[in-house]
Amino acid sequence: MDSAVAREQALDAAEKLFYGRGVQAVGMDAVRTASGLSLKRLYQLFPAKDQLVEAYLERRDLRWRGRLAEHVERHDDPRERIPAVFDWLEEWFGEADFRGCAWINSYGELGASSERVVAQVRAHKRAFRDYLAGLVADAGLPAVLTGQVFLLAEGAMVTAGITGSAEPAAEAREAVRSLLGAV
Amino acid sequence: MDSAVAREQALDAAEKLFYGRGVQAVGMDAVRTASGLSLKRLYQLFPAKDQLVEAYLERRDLRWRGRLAEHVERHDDPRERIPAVFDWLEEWFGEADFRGCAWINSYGELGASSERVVAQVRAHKRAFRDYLAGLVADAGLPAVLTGQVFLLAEGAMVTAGITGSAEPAAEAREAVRSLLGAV
DNA sequence: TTGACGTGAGAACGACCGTTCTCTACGTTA
DNA sequence: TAACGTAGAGAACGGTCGTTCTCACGTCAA
Repeated sequence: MDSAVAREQALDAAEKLFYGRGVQAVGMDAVRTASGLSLKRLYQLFPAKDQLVEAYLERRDLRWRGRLAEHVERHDDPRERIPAVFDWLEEWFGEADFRGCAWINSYGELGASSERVVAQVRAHKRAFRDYLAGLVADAGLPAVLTGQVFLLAEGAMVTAGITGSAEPAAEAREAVRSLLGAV
Repeated sequence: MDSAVAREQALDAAEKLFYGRGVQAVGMDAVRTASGLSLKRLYQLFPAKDQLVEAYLERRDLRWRGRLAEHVERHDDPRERIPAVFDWLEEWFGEADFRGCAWINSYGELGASSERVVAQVRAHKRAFRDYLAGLVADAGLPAVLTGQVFLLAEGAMVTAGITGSAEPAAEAREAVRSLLGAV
């Protein structure tokens, strides 16, 4: 009955390792050691590494979007919620273990070889974009802004990952403010 | 003396394979077969796979930026040159073998394990950004626009790669036109 | 002509990794 | 208590991959 606990332990270890070092660079042995589970238990929870990777991306997606929404919804003014997305990105970029967007990185690593990973990445990006579309609509702004805000966020994530700086968040927020102000 | 030719053959094969399938998914054996060179010749040109990867990124960087500049410089009006960057991206995204930005993908794949690859990626992105800075300055526009245009381009590249659609280029171009028009 | 050398083709080596198997110990239940 | 199922620890297996080695062959200098 505490296989739910074991599952969380496995995913905690997998997430830290996969995100920090890349999926292919981390062996199941490393996950075993970091999780404190036996290889047998690990394989009965996730019969193959693919499935562990998929579960890692899926769980992280829920947490990531949850944390974002939680931050954004502290703002009551719908107009302020869109720049608030970039405030949150800036905080995230500043975290010590930040190493870029997990989905963009996974796509770069496995996009050519795993259809399952591609599906996870597309689902996550689609969900993020849909969330932004909601914010844009709630603010009474034209829908064309959604794609523009989304691209700025993606550009900021990828650039912050590569350069290791949090500044792209501020640049993107300024651009968003210009685009919103021009309406 | 035709080791220059052999080098190009090796890099042609490596580029097609690394870009299309990912670096880690391609063995030296596949490069050997695709290039028509012997393993011995390959290893005397590039003593280790790392160096082949580095040379691949370096050569592609020169070609990529060359093609971009060639397209952009067909426009005489400095103001039109900035949107023209996105016209070129749109063409690129539409190519049959397009699979995202080679440097963003390489960062996702090897950013955590290869300092050399990270350096290549940063150098490429820095060069691209500097190029945009030149276009912005030549158009007599404020320098803050550089970062914004850059982020839109990065967002478009990453999104086009993940979704397989060329549309992000048009969205980014519209955003750029708004930002330029607001000045 | 001969012998040293470089080359191509591919076998071989050593390391790693995903996955499975073995063996032992322990807890549970009839 | 005795039999059984389960889990942990880690060895073992099979495959892959980067790299090196072997060997036969052609080439060129003395």
